[in-house]
Amino acid sequence: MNFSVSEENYIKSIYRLQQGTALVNTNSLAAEMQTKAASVTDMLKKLSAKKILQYEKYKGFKLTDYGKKVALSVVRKHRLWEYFLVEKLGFEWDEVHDIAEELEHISSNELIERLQQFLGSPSFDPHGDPIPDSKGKIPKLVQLNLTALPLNKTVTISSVANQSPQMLEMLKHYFISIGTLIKVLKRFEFDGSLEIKVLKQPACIISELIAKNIFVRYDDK
Amino acid sequence: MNFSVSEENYIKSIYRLQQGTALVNTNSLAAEMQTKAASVTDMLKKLSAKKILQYEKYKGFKLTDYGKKVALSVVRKHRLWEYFLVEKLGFEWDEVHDIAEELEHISSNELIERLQQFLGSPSFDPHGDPIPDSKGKIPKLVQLNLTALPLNKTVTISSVANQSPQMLEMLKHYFISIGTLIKVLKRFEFDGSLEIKVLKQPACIISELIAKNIFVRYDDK
DNA sequence: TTTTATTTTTAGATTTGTCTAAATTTTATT
DNA sequence: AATAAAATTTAGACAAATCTAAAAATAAAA
Repeated sequence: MNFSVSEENYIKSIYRLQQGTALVNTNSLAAEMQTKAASVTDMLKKLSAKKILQYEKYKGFKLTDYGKKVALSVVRKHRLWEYFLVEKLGFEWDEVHDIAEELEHISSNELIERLQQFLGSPSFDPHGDPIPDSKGKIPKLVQLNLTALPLNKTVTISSVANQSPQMLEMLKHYFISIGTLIKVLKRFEFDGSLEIKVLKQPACIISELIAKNIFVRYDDK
Repeated sequence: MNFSVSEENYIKSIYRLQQGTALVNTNSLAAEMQTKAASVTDMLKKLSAKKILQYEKYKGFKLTDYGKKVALSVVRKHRLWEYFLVEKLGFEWDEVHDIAEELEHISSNELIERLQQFLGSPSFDPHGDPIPDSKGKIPKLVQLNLTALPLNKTVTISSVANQSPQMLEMLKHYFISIGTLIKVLKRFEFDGSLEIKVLKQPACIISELIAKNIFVRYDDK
């Protein structure tokens, strides 16, 4: 089956929202899609008719297995293109989202298989998010929050939960990005802030709020 | 100004059709776009309002300078993506058109500038067609028809006029593609057919009709 | 130069995705 | 449990891009 750009965006957003909850509700999807609840309802009917959704009026909805498969294929395309943009075209990892948002809707499967080959079948995108394989299998990532990390253990930044421009600006200031080597030197009881050491940078202190948004992995890919 | 996928496709088709004639007419554009004359008229009004076209009812139309600029930017994107698909992803040159047809509508200028850099700023796409630069300048190609070529002079295939599947099938049979080195050994008076020699292949004979569709260049890029 | 044929445009309908405003259902509160 | 508040759906409208069928303009033929 073929899906419009709009349908694919809805499917992707529902996939994201249903991680954690059993059912997604109309308003939260409207907020995620930056649209109105009435528009969401219209689309829900359509996706439901196409067997993408299990949908009960007024109750909520979730993706069918088929819907999940479609969602994962869009996510896969998005992340492979992001990897391409950063690793091949030299974009910064915080510049690529909008472009990948367009590229993910290019329909050719042959294209995406060849792109994956060309990129060396990467497992994680430049934001540290896992790239599903062609069957929809997602590589497992053992992640730890920076606040839960033992002291003086050097690890790699694997992802950042809050990717707002404000957060990205702060991270740039601290020379922190995905793939950066980092260790925690000290944890301050007073406000939960951490003294950290980023490779090739002097030690510095970050707030607990920042730390809570940073995840790391032990085992490098 | 931003244009929809549909608008860009119309602009591109008009650009192609107006090579040769002073004015393009509604029916020929409808044929080119595989749509109905009424739909074309609707779009003409829109493009005219956007200063893309000089359009006189019932008379015909052509692109303004601005319209040409937009057309060339779409052509540029199409050909750079084709180059990418063949040279980087390993597609055959006759498989890439439809995919490039989608990719050409990705809007980011930054993307296309970086793609061009990444590809080494090629001047010709895998079909031998010139790639306009970022200012819309088209590299000149001195082409010669195979039927007009002096004997025993080795040259490079630069383009093929008729790119129908039937023609491409024949060319594959003769191991002829863009970039292939070739020379003409003999010209037969009887039916205008040519004995040719393709690099690493035994000599063979091609019909005049085929030869007329093959163009070559002396100077390699 | 009429008449006929062709081309082009207009008028009105359809589909997709969106919206506002009103109605309905569910949830929360008194 | 009755009422108020919140969430959700329906009804009806709109813009973009398309279509068919009919009308208008131009070109070709008698």
